[in-house]
Formats: sequence, structure tokens, C-alpha cells
Amino acid sequence: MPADEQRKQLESIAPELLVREAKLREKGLPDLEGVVGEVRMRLAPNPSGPLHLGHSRMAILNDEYVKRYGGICINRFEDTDPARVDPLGYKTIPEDLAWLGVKVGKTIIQSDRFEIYYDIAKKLLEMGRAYVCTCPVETWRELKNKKLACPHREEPFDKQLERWDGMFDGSYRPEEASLMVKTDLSHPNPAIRDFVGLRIDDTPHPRTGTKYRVYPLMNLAVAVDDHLLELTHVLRGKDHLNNTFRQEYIYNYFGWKKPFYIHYGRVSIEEAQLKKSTTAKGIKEGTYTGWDDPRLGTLQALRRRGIRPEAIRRYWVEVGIKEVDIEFSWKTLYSFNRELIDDSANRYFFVSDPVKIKIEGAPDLEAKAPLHPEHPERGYRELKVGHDASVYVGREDLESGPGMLRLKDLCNIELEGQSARYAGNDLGVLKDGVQIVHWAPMDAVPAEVLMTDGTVKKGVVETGVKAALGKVVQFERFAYARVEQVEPSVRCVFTHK
RNA sequence: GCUCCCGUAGUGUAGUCCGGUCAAUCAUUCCAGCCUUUCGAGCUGGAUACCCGGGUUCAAAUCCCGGCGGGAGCACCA
Repeated sequence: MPADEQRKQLESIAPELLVREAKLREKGLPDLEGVVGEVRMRLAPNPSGPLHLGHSRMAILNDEYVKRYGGICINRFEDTDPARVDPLGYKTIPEDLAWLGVKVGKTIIQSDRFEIYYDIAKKLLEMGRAYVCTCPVETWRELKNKKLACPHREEPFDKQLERWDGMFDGSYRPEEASLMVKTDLSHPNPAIRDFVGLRIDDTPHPRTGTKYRVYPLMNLAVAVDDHLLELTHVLRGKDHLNNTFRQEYIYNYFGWKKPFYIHYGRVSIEEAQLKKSTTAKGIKEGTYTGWDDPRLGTLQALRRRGIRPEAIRRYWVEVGIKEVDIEFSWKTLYSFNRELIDDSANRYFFVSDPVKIKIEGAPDLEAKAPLHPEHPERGYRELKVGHDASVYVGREDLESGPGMLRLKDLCNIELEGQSARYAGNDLGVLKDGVQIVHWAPMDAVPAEVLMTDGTVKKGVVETGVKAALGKVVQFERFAYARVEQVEPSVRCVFTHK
């Protein structure tokens, strides 16, 4: 029976079936599973430097959910690897989070909590859920790959305790003894079989110095802290999928209630330098001018360029939390940002690669151009050209060939070779397809725009731009830019088109 | 090699659990047109997608099977 006929018949028999339940269209992020009352979530940055665009996703998603359901977002510094801590992070990360508008309800630092992890580790030993292994690393790994136990795995508690104490008192050097958490040696996934819980490292820790030499690894520390912080939901990248499985063993051994885990996919961000180690090296070697170099994908760099945190937030909310890998789109982020800044960005003429031309036969000229076309109440830029009738025009526009050009808000000119002749002020010429170009008066000042590829565009800009220090402006027909210096010369940073 | 996850337009996303109103949503992008003054904004119109092949069914983006493709992990980093 064809579909039409079916419908007709159904209409007479049971019309209510034809009305589909109005499904709620999800706006923004999907709901979290298993929410009872308020949520408790966390950020877990490694304090090794400032946050970049990639980090902002995790922070914003957590913040969005905490704001939706109420509750708390805890910032937990994960600094259990003394060799990978850059103390700068303890300061810059909270600043970056504040700029993003992420509300941190509580901050804890794992390097304050070593005693807690030791305590748990000892309990695991007592329970027979962990062991101290003194096998060479390779031996242990080979056995594990063959689903075999190392000789230490099943030894009695007193022997384990002896070696455990030895880890602290210097009987062993790094890698000579480690605490292993038991899982299931026969697990089909080799990544899940027994994992290292704590190890020895004599590298001084930036915060605790040489007070401790036994450091927990993330799977132990994270499981313990997530539990003690009574988290309800944990958002993490899907690269942590196997870590979640490992941590679940610890939860099960103690009978702790597990949080809901949500894993999101990886993001590949084109054209931006994000890798922290490479960035740090580049800064040290002078390739980059600092953490806020506009070539970088750090939040500091984006802020410097005039990218608003709200645009970043909207972007990540639209992307959501699916487990698929995605490609980041600068164009979309810029579009969101443009929407945010356009209204407040006053207009100015910046002429890149300027050429001076004299307009022959011109009367006394003066332009009156709005600071913002949609906001005449903000006033006008009065650009005096005067008797001499000379202006700056971009080389590219000048070379667009002979013919008529409209100097925006000023007059029309007729180009012939290098000379220009006044051609009235009739806007009707636009109907004929005359190109409108921007220009600058002779009292324009030199200006530089720092581009995102590290190059600098040199030109001249109306002096009025000095009033916009610190703000994002729009250089007509060029781009949006943030004015970051006006004396002794004007310097701006490119925002986007 | 082993384990796990995932495939809707250029990009991201809705729909997939509970098959039908899905010739598939929204955003961004791109193209064209409009606009007496920007390559910005606005308005109008257009473009592009259910990975492939079987099966089940009256009906498949949705269920089943098999391919193919992508990703993650198998670290004394997080």
C-alpha cells in the first residue's frame, strides 16, 4: 500500500498516531546523564604554562554545565610530575579562566595532597590490590604483555610494606621500585592490565622541593581526588578512555560511587601553534615574542587580538561534546566574534602601502565620515584635505587601472596613470559600478598592524584612531584590529576580517 | 599486532536509543542579487550531506550483518 493511502486510512482509524510527539529541540549542549540536584565537576589542568584554545573547551563545557544545573566547578592543579611543572601555570591559568568567564568555586593542588595518596596506596597494599615491584621496567612490561604476573605481585603484605618503605627511605633509586595497582592480567586490552600507581622521582618539585620523592601517577591521584571531591560528572578527552577504565578498578576496590564520565573527541586546530613545549622553546629562542604572540593559539594571544571570550564560549557550545574528532574552524569563531565586536568597533581609514596622490582641480575638500555607520550619534571624523588636495591611497587600489574611483565620504576622482583629477561628488556614479576605496588625509600618522602570520603591515592611519587605544576598531576595507599602542607610534594587532 | 571508540554538506551540529510528517535541522562557509558611500552589518535567493554493500520491513540516516575509512590507547606524561 502506498504511503498516501496508508496515511488516509490511519487518519480515519487513529488520527492521534499521526501527531508526532513534539520532541524538544536541544539548544546548545545536551543534558547530562544522571543529574540529581546539583553537579560537582572539575577542571584538571597541568600547570605547565598558560591555557590555549584547546584547553578552553574543557573549561567552558564544565562551566556551562555547572551554570545549568547549579553546583560547583573545582580547579585541580595536576602537578604530580615534578619534571613537567612550570610554576608560571599556577598564576596564569586562573587568570585565563577568569578571562574566559569560567567560575571556579574551589582550587586544590595535588602537590599539597601527597600524604593522602600515600595513605590510599598503603590501603591498597593491605587489601592485596597493589604491589611494589622491583623488576626492571622492560621485564615488567613484557610479562604484562604476555598476561603474566611478576614475582612481586602475589607476595605477602609484610614484604610489600618493606619495599614500600624502601621507596621512601632511599633504598631504591628511581625506576628501581614502583607501586603497581592490580587490575586483571588476563584483560584482553593490554592497556588495562596492571598499571603504575606511584613511582620514585628525585627531580625537585617547584612547590615541595625535595620533601617528597614518591609521586603518584595520574590514574591513582585522579581516582582518589575525584572521589574525595565527590564529583558527579567528569568531562575529559577520549584519549583518557583507557584511563577511565583503569581508575574504575580503584573505585571498585573501595566501593566508591563512580561519577558519570563523558569523553569528547579530539580537536585539530589548523594554523595555530598550540603545543606547549614547542611554544616555550620558540619563545626562548626568540621565534615568538612571548606567550601572547598573535601567531599562537594561547588565550593571551587571542585576547590581545581582540577575540572575545564569549565568542570562544559560543563556539565550544555549538561544537558540543560528541566523541567524534573534529576540525576547528577559525572562520566560524571569527564570525561569532565579528558579531560581538562590530557594534562597538568604530571605523577608521588605515591605508596599507600608501601612495600620495594630488587631486587636480579639486575645491577645498573635507570629509565627514561617521565613526560607526549604524551609530551616527557617536559623531563623525572630520578629515581635512584642504587646498593642496593631496591624499594617501593604497597602492593596490591605485593600480586597479585607469578610470573613476570613489574616495569614501570625500569625492570621486578620475585616475590616469599616476595623476588624479577631481570628478565631482555625485554618489550616482556608484550605480555605474564605480569602486569605493578608503584613503587617508596628509596628517595621517604612521601605523603598523601586526598580522597573525607574524608579518607587519605598514601604512598610515587617521590620527583620530588614537582615541581608540585598547579597543577594537574596524579599518574600513581592511580588517578589524585592536589598537594596542598610540605613542610614540600607532601599533595594532590584526583581529580578523 | 591487540583493545576500544566513531563515520550526516567545506566545517560544526540536529535527527539515530523508540523506523514513517527527513526529497534531512540550524550555524558557519561559498556563490549571485539588493543596498547613495567599507571587502563590516543588513536583506533576498542559491549551492553542498545521511561512508559503501547486502539484509529485515509496506517503509531504513535510524534496526541487523559484512566491508571500508578515521581516531584513541597498549608509557614509571597528563
